[in-house]
Amino acid sequence: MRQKKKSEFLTEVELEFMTELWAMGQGTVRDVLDQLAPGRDLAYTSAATILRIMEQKEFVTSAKQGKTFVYKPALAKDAYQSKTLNDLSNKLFDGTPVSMVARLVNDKDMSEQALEEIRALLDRRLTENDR
Amino acid sequence: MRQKKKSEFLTEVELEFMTELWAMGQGTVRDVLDQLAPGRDLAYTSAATILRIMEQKEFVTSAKQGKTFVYKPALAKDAYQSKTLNDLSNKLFDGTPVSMVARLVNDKDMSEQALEEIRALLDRRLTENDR
DNA sequence: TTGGTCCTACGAAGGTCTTAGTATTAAATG
DNA sequence: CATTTAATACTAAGACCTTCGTAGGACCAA
Repeated sequence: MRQKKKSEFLTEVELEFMTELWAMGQGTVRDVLDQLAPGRDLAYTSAATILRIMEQKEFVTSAKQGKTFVYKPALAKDAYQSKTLNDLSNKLFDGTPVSMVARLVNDKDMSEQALEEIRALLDRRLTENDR
Repeated sequence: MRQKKKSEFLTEVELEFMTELWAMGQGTVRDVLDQLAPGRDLAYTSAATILRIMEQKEFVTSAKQGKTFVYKPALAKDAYQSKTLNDLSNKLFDGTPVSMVARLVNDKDMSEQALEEIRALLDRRLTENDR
């Protein structure tokens, strides 16, 4: 087993890049670079390196178009969100999602409207199950 | 401004240690080391180093008892949970807690009972506000 | 063909994180 | 008092992360 232990999670910069790819669907080094936050000043070669590494880690796939690589997410944002929440639940909460939601819901600066939205979400989900 | 930018979040190992301190309320190097997961094999000096660094970063405070330091969390688990969720919401979701809860709630392996618990939580919270 | 432009590949510097060994000091034991 | 034990402080190795410079190749314009 010579396999370099695959790291499951994106690093800070990788997440930054992946977020753009998720939004665009796919993109070249140039595309991603152009979409980064205004203040963000990153050399072209840095961006290229980051995407190359992300491909090594199998977070993205690439296809050559002319002389240029077009990168595409290898995993959906939804799936990554779930994976991340699950990990957080295990590491910082008690492993059940309930306590995580409780923490969210009990936060002072959570608007009443947001709470209602969440309840609506739940109601929908629960009646679905009844069917 | 020579201030070394304070890192807001615990690293992997720091979280591991902090979790024990949160559970125990406080503890020495030896205490924490003894509480770590069974398979976890860490040198005493490693644990001591980690706690010393955590104190530098102001995640814990210490008080000398005899010749030994007793470490105590400098921030509550609740507060850290909130901070972490907020950060995650901004980085991986759309910045509102609603979408995060939605992702949780829509996960297939969320039991009906858990859903009911969450709804109960919400109901309690919403009627509280009405008072 | 020669020079500029744009791409990829690679290497390296500087930072942080994790781990543990060594040195030193203080307490306990006989 | 000498020796063993247990704690802290420091240093350093190795890994990974972030960033960028340099080199090399392809393409295009004059």
